[in-house]
Amino acid sequence: MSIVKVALPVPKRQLFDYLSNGLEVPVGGRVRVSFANRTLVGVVMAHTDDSPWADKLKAVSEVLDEAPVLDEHWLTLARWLADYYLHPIGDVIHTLLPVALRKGASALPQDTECLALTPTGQQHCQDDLRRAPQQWRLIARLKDGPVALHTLREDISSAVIRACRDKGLVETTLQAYAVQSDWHAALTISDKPRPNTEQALAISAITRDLEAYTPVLLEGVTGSGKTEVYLQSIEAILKAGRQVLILVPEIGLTPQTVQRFQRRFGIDVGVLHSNLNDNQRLRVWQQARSGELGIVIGTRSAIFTPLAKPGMIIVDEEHDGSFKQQDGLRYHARDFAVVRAKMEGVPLILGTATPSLETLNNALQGRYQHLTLHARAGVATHTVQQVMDIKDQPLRVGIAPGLIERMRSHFAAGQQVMLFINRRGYAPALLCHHCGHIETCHRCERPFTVHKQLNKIQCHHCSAARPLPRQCGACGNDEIVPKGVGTEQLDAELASIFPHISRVRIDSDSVRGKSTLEEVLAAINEGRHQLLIGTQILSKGHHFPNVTLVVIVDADGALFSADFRAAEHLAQLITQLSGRAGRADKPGEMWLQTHHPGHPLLQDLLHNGYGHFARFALQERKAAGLPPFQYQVLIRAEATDARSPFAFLDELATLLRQQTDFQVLGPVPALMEKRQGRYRVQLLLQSTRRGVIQAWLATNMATFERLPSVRKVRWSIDVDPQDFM
DNA sequence: GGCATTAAGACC
DNA sequence: GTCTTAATGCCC
Repeated sequence: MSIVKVALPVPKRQLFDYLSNGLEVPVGGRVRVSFANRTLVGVVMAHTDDSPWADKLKAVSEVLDEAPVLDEHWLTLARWLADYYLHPIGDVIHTLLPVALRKGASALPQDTECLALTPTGQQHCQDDLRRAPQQWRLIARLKDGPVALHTLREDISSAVIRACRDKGLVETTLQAYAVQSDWHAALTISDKPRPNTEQALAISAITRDLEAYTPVLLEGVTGSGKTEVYLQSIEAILKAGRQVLILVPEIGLTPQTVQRFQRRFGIDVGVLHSNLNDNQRLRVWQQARSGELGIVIGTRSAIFTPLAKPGMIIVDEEHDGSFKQQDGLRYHARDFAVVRAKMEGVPLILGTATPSLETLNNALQGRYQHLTLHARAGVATHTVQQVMDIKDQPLRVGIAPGLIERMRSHFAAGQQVMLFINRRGYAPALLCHHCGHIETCHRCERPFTVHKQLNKIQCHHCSAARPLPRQCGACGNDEIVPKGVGTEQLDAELASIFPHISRVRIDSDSVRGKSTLEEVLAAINEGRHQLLIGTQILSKGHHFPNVTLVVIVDADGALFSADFRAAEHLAQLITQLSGRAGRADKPGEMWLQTHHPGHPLLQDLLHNGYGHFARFALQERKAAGLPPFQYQVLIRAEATDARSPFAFLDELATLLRQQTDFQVLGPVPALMEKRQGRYRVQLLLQSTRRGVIQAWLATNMATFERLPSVRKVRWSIDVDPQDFM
């Protein structure tokens, strides 16, 4: 009997057998099968002759691929992901494929819709369209032949296209699939600066052997020329006819970043970001896989892009938290990049000014080569970091009087000031001055955030919102006051302190969509705003050369957090922010407001820099028995009632405590005990040997799934958890 | 995960 | 007794 074992997108840790009935079904190819009264798309993992289900086997209903969509290499990677992250194989396969392929779309290159000139259009010259320059721009673009509609859409509005079509100047045609397939021949290197000694050293270390796994931690502050090292290393790979995959944090994928690569090499760059549609993603996937793209750049999930001739992987801002997937297959794109580079035998660059302690430790242990770039002379000088003791100070919107004065003098000198506060909205709570009641979201048991402009209160953990109350919800008193400070309030209050200064607020409320952020950033660097007030967004990838004063309004929160990584993240934030400001002729200053000016962590960071701080923090982690010296696996469970998650995890803990190879801590409530109406509990497993935990869980998974208490909860396994929220 | 079957409330 | 909703079980 010819039977196929199929991975299906169901949360079951098994494959399902189907009869192939003589159909030609390659391993790694997709099939459509009927499963529990519906049709699903699955991937064939293996062929076999017999099955324990022999009597009730169904037949494959349709073969979707003649050739595999996942080759042996990718099936191996899929199995690695399933084993390492203890995640069902069917769901792993599902996440590896572009959405269009999950839905059953053809994996073969499709004809692309193009726009071509009609004979009338051919006749038209610039004079005929004197009054319609945009339409002329389109006609000019098409003079050399048809151009794909999706490419045109990037810089020509649909109204212009429609107008030309209505005039009979252009028409849509179907063109056979053909991209710049020979990018290797088109490769041209333009405006290459001469690398300094450190850069040259780094480039040669990275490209010493193009066919070997060469992992490198490239540690370089802003202005040290890290990107130039990327570019010249990429050059060597491209010249050898191999492809490069670049991962960047969610916020770092700007048109400027992409253009920089495009300009240097004169070839198309495949871009994968969050607002592409399914077909656009599929196209990049196909082009990368067939080798038609020399460079692919994208966010987290881009690490799953197959390459015909893999040449190098770069993870930029390696420390960034957005590389960790927080649901489903909880992979870390940086960690998977390491595994992939090793398996494909290619160089790997992990670049950052502030390495994560995990990566730094790997470098110190000699698992990665550690290359450091110092700031180039005359490019960027060190921002002076200082602590502002705010104990007993009369604060105005949380800012010390001394800093208000410093702001004034920077404004007077015609320079820009940046205020960083990690809270959006007007205030993080609404308090009744009469009875002390705080308006709280019942689904998350956390205070509502006040949004004054929008005239509402909103929960930042579940986005539930209500109109701004006029009276206390408990006692009815109308003296209710916002408590604490958020970006909106800072903005409003600073308007009265500095009425003649142009302010701009940068948080996810004020900058809707990507283009607005780009516009705001451009306006800032054109000097149209003097005061920048914002959240995390400010620390990610954007440089503000005219900002000479940076104030971190509240540095205390992270110093005493329950999350052991909070200090590391604060240090990264401080270092990143100070790298974003100032330039050679206008050095910047940074102030950290705190009630604990003598805190050893702050003192170490400020006096000795991130590198010293990180090594000290590593020692602390070692002493405390924390990652990266101990490996962790977190088992989470949640339910609408408070008891079920505990009941389940208690049973699990009892089972797990039968062994002595690793520690079992908990169960304890999550840092946010209730979220979106669900009670959340977790069980932490810890060991110096990660494999021991993974192996034990893998062999006992079936037992866990048979526990009666499992039925009442939603649960998941998080290998190498990044946060305990 | 999603659907169908079954058990259990709610109402007359 | 019926109609609706929540809990449970199973997919090759």
